[in-house]
Amino acid sequence: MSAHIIPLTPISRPTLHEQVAQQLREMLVEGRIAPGAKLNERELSEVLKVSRTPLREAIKMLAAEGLVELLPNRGAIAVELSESDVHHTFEVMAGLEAQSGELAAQRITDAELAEIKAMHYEMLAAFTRRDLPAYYRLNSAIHEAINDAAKNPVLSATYRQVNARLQALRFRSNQDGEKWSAAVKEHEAMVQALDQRDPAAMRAVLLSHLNHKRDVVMAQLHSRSQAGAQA
Amino acid sequence: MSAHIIPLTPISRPTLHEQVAQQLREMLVEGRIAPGAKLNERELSEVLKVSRTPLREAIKMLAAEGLVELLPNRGAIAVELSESDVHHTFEVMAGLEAQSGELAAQRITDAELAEIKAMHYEMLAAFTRRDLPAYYRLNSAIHEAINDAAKNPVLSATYRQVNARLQALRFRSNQDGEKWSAAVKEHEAMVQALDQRDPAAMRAVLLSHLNHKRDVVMAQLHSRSQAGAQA
DNA sequence: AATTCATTTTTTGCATACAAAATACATTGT
DNA sequence: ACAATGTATTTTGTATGCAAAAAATGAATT
Repeated sequence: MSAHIIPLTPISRPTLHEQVAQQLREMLVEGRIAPGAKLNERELSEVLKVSRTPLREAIKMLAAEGLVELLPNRGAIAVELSESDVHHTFEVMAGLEAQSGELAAQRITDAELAEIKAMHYEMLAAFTRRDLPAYYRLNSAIHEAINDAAKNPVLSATYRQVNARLQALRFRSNQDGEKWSAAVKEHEAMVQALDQRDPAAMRAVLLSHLNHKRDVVMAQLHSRSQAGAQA
Repeated sequence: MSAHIIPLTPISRPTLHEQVAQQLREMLVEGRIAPGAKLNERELSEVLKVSRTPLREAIKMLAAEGLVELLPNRGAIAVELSESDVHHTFEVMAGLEAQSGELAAQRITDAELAEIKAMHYEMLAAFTRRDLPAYYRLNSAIHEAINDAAKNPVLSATYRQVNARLQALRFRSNQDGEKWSAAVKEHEAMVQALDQRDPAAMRAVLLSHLNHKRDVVMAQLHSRSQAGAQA
């Protein structure tokens, strides 16, 4: 008499290369490995306490994800986005976010909407306190939630992958006050469009939101490169 | 006296894992490795005449591209898209194509437009002869050309990556005559929208084009699974 | 001093070797 | 015959070793 065994989720025992990939991803996205920096295999294998084999496998994955660039016989470097790259990437992100929003407006549940509203209010609190890290975290969480509400895993994965490349240059620091309150206003409009289940409005507001975000980042890139040129 | 050396494109000497990845990509996309099939490392390394190390690196890249799925301690299998996966993938492809078309309508050059028109006429010829392989090839080429005309490498790369997953299930065979001529009509509308540099029209026609394409593929998937269930 | 070239050192790329997990197989008992 | 368990085989995962390419170093020359 054998009890019926439920083949539940096979307990994930991540392999080494998976873990290494995840660690490297974090290091790249958080800028602990600077854009343009070389990934020395021996060095990294010592830091991460693994041999070069799984490390190299992880690096190949990151290359396919677009987080590092492979230079034949010369190893890998963390991607460094040119101004043009950033522009093009934002263009794609705008399209993906717009579609996410459009679908979310059609498919979001009341519970999901309530959660987004709650996070929105938290974000307003962070904005009022000028708590930029908290603001940034909530902002990301809201966009992720919208993305989830679109109920399309392929879209989510694509979104995340393209977005990861931009994370490395997220200038959390001081966006100017006027632009910031404009962004908050756009978030207000997003919540309203979601509440009214208005896909077209959602698409429109997300497109303009991303365009503004792009402008902010491009402007900061510019001022940085200016500062760099003078130093 | 040293002449100024121009650091032109470093002659690419593709590494082994790159070549292996390319070969596997072809095998997967062309269905020579069937969806769901296991990728036996020993077997493949013998066929491709390489050791397991570069082979495994290639497989990791393909996993990041979404062409294979990694099962921890159990190797890799060619992705097998569920009905829902196909639906979601087409949804994303529709968004990417729509954006490509929108941007192409804004950025296409006269020369690019002329070439697309030429290919369009060739495609009409293939349609008239009911030469499906030629039709399919030209169809792909036209969509690629539109994509190029959008002048956004990030979008192109994303497009190609998502599209690759669908290639494996391209049923070149018999799409029904009515659907086929409808597709041709949509291509007519595309060329016209491009000629008039009308982004909104381009977006609209590509969205409906992809939706129809999705319906055709889903219908074939269904009829196949039906046939499979009876056999 | 700067440049060129030879030499050493480092680093990457690939193959092989070994360990661990999964699968296939056979044996045993009911 | 069938299920269960233990054993052998295969397959994946990781580490190590070796060869080739690139970078670094340094001497010789202008």
